[in-house]
Amino acid sequence: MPPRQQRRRSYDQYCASARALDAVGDRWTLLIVRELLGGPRRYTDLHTDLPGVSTDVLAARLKDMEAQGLATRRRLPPPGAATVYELTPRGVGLLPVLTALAEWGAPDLAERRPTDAVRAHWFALPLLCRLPAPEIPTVVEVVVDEGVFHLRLGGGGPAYGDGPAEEPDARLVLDSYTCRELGEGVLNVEQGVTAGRIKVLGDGPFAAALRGS
Amino acid sequence: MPPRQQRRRSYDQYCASARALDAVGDRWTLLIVRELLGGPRRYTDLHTDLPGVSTDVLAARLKDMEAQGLATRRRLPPPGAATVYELTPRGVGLLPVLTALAEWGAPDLAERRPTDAVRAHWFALPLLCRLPAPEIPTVVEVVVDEGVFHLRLGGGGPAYGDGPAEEPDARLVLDSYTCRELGEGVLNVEQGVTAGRIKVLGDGPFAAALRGS
DNA sequence: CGGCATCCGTGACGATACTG
DNA sequence: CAGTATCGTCACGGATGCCG
Repeated sequence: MPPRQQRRRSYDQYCASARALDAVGDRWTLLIVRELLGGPRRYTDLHTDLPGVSTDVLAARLKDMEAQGLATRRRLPPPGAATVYELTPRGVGLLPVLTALAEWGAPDLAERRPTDAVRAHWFALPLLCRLPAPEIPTVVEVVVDEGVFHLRLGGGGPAYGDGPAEEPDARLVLDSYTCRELGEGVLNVEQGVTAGRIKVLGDGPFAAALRGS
Repeated sequence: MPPRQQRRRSYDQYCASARALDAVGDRWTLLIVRELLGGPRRYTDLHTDLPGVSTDVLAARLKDMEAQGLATRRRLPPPGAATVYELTPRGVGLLPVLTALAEWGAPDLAERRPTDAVRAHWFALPLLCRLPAPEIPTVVEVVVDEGVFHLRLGGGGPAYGDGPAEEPDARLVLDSYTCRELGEGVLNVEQGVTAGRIKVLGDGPFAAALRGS
């Protein structure tokens, strides 16, 4: 048997960016991080939300990420016993990398190819750097055609989550086209509200701040 | 003959980060961007400052980047006629991605392997997000053991450059160990100056601001 | 000599099948 | 559900050759 699956060759450069790419530059790794930024996930969930990744590559990446301290595997207690993968603080620290990538790549969403897969929570990252920063931890639920997700602004831990939130401070209802323009920065929430393309629900101060600044 | 070198398979996801990784997720691409962020470079310079990249991969990446509008090739007028590669504004827009990667990867520089290549301007990216933002375009020259580079803060165009600056507003002299700690954020300029590990030269307002805030 | 193109060996990747 | 096993293909790294 081969002693150990040889990791991809390092760049061998004394450079912070090159070191980062040594760790997360492999294909699929940053997209796995994107999924786990939404909270703990099971292997099968990761596999269904990352269409195109093969099972062995997903397993290898998760093993690498565990060995590098980016993620941990944890076995949930019964009932519903399952093993879930979760980001460590070091893994959560990749959030700025993914938001920077999302901000740069947002214009490319203008072209929507028929082969593209879509998940609602994929819209979360571009939004994270566009919404105003609250003074206290705030949860915003976002409802688009493709589904529901929620953003956790101004707090630690996971930055967003799939599905509805328990007690959101505000709720945004919009279509995915508007959501994309929001993430691209060509539209802000206030403009979308006055144009009738965004509904802001909720009566807290953050909802009011979103409606009109 | 094959009609065209098949690009790496797209992730085919309607997600801004995935789109970005479709464009710059290939091996070496972001490191080529890192080099070009320092200004126009010739093919041979890129090849020597990216040890390990093979000639054909470098040529293919540059062609891809040109096709995607990230870089352009330009022929310098004689004398010294040479073709140089230069980032487009879209390519320069990747600076936040690289600074985020550098910030995340900076702790990994604690281990300095004997196989690591070093270039002075590789220290520029971690520094860019740590130095105080000036109110007007400012050039800071940095002198470390391995060489000299300069940072262009608060302006457009390339973010840094290899070699000395023409008329720097301030000049930092330090060793690479201190430079790393500066980029990692465990040390700021003022602390380094009082500890005698950083010399700040220059008499402009920004040099004064660096010495003590 | 700079700027690639070609060839080749290795290994990473993608798809499918299969197992505890 | 959570992977492992197998296999074909292609991308990558290294060396060399070509051509202005």
